[in-house]
Amino acid sequence: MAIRFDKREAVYIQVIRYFKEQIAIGEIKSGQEIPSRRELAQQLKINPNTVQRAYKEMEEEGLIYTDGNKPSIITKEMDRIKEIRESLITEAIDQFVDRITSLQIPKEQVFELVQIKLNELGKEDKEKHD
Amino acid sequence: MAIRFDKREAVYIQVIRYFKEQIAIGEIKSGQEIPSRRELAQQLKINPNTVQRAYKEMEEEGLIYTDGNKPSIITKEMDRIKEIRESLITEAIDQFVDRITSLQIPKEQVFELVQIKLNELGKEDKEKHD
Amino acid sequence: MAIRFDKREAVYIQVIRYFKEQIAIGEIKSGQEIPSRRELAQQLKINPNTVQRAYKEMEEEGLIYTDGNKPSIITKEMDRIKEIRESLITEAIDQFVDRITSLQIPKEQVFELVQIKLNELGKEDKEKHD
Amino acid sequence: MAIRFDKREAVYIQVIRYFKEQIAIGEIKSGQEIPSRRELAQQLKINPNTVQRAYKEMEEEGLIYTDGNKPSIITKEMDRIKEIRESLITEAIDQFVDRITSLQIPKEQVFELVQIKLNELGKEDKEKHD
DNA sequence: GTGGTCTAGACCACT
DNA sequence: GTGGTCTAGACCACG
Repeated sequence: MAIRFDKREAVYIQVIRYFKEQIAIGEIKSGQEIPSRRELAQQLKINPNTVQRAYKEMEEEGLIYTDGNKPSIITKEMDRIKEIRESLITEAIDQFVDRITSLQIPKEQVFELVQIKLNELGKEDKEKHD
Repeated sequence: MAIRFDKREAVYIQVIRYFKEQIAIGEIKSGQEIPSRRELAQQLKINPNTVQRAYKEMEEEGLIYTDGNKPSIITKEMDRIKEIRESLITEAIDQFVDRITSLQIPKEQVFELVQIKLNELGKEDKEKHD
Repeated sequence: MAIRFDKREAVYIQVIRYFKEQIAIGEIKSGQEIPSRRELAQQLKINPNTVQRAYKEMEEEGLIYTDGNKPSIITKEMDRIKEIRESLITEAIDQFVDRITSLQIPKEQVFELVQIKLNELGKEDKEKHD
Repeated sequence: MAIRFDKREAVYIQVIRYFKEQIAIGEIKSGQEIPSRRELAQQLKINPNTVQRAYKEMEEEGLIYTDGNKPSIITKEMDRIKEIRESLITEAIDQFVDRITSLQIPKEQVFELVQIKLNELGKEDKEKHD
C-alpha cells in the first residue's frame, strides 16, 4: 500500500479505507492481528499519531478491537464484516450510477467503457508480472 | 439542483461539477449567460461568495469568461467543452473501476448491480412524473 | 493623460489625481472650465458615470463647482488651490521618508538614487523631443 | 508594528511589507522562524486568517517556506533576500520621483523638504528615548 | 446590478 | 498548537 500525499484525501482516511478493502476481500481475516501503530507508521512513512487516529476510528466503527496492551484484532463478528463489504460496494455503485446518469451516457456505452478500462488494467498487471 | 451539506464535498466543488455536467450534456450551451452570483446563491441558499469561488475557478479552467462587469458567459471554444465532457466520463469510469477492482467484485456482478440501480432510479423518475 | 486599467488604482481616483496635479502645477488654472463628462469620458475611453463619480468627489472636496447646467469650473479660491498643492507634496514626502527610514537607507544614498532617477527621466524626455 | 485601518491599504499587504522591510534590513534573518498565524494575529489584533493570507502570498513569492505543520521559515536563498531589498528601494524611489516630477517641484526644494522631514522624525525618536 | 476583494470565523488534518 | 481550507458577510469599483 502506498499513501498519496496529494492532500485530496486525508491520510488517516486512506489508511481506514485500505483496511476496509482488505477485510472486504478477505485478504485480512477475522480475528487476525493487525500491525502495531509504530510498525505501520514506519512502513507507510507517516506519523504514528496518524495511524493512531485511523485505528481509533476503526475501533469506534467496530472494525477492530483491542484487549489491554495486546495487538489490535480484526472483529470476529462476521455480520460486521459483511456490512463493511456491502457498504463499500453500495457506495461505489451509487456514486457511479449517479454520475453517469447526470452525464446522460447510454448504458451500453458505459458498460463498454468499463470493459475497456478493465482490460487495460488487466494488461498492465500482466506486464508487471513479466 | 440541490446542494448537499453532508460536508463530504465542498459546496463550491458541487457547483462546479453541476455546471460541468450541464455543459457536458448540452443543457447549458456555449455562449450562454450563467446566473449572477447573487441569483444562483439565492436559488441554492448559499452565500454569494461561495458561488464566486466556484465561478472564479471555472474561469481559471477556461469554462467561462467574463468581460468587465457583464454577466459571465460559457466559453465558446467547443474543444474545451468536448474536453470537459470527456474528462468527466474518464474520471467517473476510472474511479469506479479502481474501486470495484480493489473490492474484487466479479465483472458480471458489477454490471448486474449497476443495472439494478439504474432500474430503481428509472422507477423513481416515473413515479415522480405520475 | 492615459488611464491605467491595471486595477491597482481605481479609475475615478486616477482622474481626480490627474486634475489635482494639473491644478497644482498651474496647468489648469483657477476659474477655467473643465471638459464635460461626456467629452472627457470619450477622450479617456471610460464610462461617463466614472467621470461623473470623479467630478462629484471633486465638487465635494471644493475643487470645482458648477452653476446650473453650465460647464464645471475650477474653484476660484486660491487658498484651496494652495492647500491642494501642499497636501500633494506633503503626502509624497511623508510616504517617501517613511519608507526609506523603514529600509534604513543612508540619506546620502537616497539623494544619489533620486538624482540618478531624475537624470534618467530627463534623458528619456530629451530623446522623445528629438 | 502597528496596522493602519485607514483602509487605504489592505491589512494583509501591510503585513507583507512589514516582513519585507524587516528582512531587507536584516532585523529578521534568513532561516529564522516567524510567528505563527495566531500569535501574530493576536499581537496585531487582526484575524488569524488575514495573517494566513499574507503568509500564503509571501510563500508564493518565495519569501518564506513551510514544511508540513512546522512553523514557517524565512527563505535561505540570500539572492532572494537581496532582490527584495533592491525592489523595495527601487519602488520607493521610482514612485517618489514620479510624483515630484508630476508636481514639478524643483530638485533643491525636494531635497530640502526630505531633509526637514528626516530631522523631524529624528527629533521625535530622540524625545521618545528621553 | 455586475463581478472582485478583504476580513473574518469556524473547522480540519496532522504533529 | 501548527498550517490549510471552506463559508460567509461586508464593501468596492464600475456600468
